[in-house]
Amino acid sequence: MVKVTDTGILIDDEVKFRPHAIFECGQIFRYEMSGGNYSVISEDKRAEVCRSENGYEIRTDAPEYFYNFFDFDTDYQAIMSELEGKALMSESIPFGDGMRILRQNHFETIISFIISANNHIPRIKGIIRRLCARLGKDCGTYYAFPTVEAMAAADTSFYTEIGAGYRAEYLSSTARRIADGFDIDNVSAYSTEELARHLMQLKGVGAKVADCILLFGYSRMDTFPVDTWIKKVYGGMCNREDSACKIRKYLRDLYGNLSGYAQQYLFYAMRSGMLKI
DNA sequence: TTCCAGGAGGGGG
DNA sequence: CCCCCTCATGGA
Repeated sequence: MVKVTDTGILIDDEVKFRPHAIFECGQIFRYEMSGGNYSVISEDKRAEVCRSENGYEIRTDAPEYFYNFFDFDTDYQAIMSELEGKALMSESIPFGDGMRILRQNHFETIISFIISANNHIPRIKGIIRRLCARLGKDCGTYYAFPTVEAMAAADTSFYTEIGAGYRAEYLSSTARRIADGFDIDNVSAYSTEELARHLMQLKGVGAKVADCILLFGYSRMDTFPVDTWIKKVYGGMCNREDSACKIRKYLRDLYGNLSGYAQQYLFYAMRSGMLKI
C-alpha cells in the first residue's frame, strides 16, 4: 500500500520501490545518497527517501507532487510480468526490480538531457548542480531548478562558465526559444512521434535526447532511447552493429508499448555490469 | 596519454 | 537516405 500523509508518503514492502534502481538508472540527476538514504530535488521541491520498518517513507512538504513524481498509480508488478517472456528481460528485470520511471517536469527534463549529450553522468550532475545554484531560487538548504525566464536571461558565456562545454549555446538557444513561446506543455494531441519531431526543433535535442525527454518528462512509454549502452546490448543481442535509428525501430517492435520500461531495465543492468551478453 | 561519455549539428555524397 | 567530422570537459 501507498499512503499519502501531510508530511510525506508511506510505502510498504508489497510495492515495487527500490531507491537504488530508481535513482541510479540514469533518468534523473538531482539526487544525493548519504548514509544509505537518498534525497531528491525536482522543480522547487525536495524529498528524503528513508527506510522504515516495513518499507520506505518519503518525507516531503509536497506529498501530492511526489506521489505523482514516483508514479505510484502504475502497477510495476504487472509490467514486469508482461515483459518477463521477452528478450533479455529474465536476466535484467530481477536486477532492476523496484525501478520506477519518474514523471519529471517538462522544462527540467529538456534542459537536463540536453546537458546529458555525450557526457558522463557524474559530470552531468555537476553541471546541473551549478546551474541551479547560480540561477535557481534559494530554498534554504537547496536550490530550485531555474525558471525558463531565468535561463533565457543568461547568455551563452554563463553556460560555458558552469562547465556545459559546447552545449552552452544549445542551452541559451533553447531557453530563449521556450521563453519566446515554443510550447512544451500543451502537447496531449501529439502522437509520440509527432512530439519527438516537435521537441527536435530545439537546439541540442536530437533523436536520443528527444526519446529521453519523452520517456522521463512526458511518460511516453512507447519509445526506446538508444545510447552507447543500449548499442552494446544490441550488439550482444544480435551480434551486429546498426545505426541508432535501426536499433530503435528493432527494439520498439520487440517491446511495444512497454518499450520505455524495457529500455530502463536493460540500461540499468548493462551499465551496472550485470548483463552478461 | 588516450579514450570515453545516456549525441547533436552540419556538411557532403 | 547515408556516412563523416567536429564540438568542450574531466574522469578513468
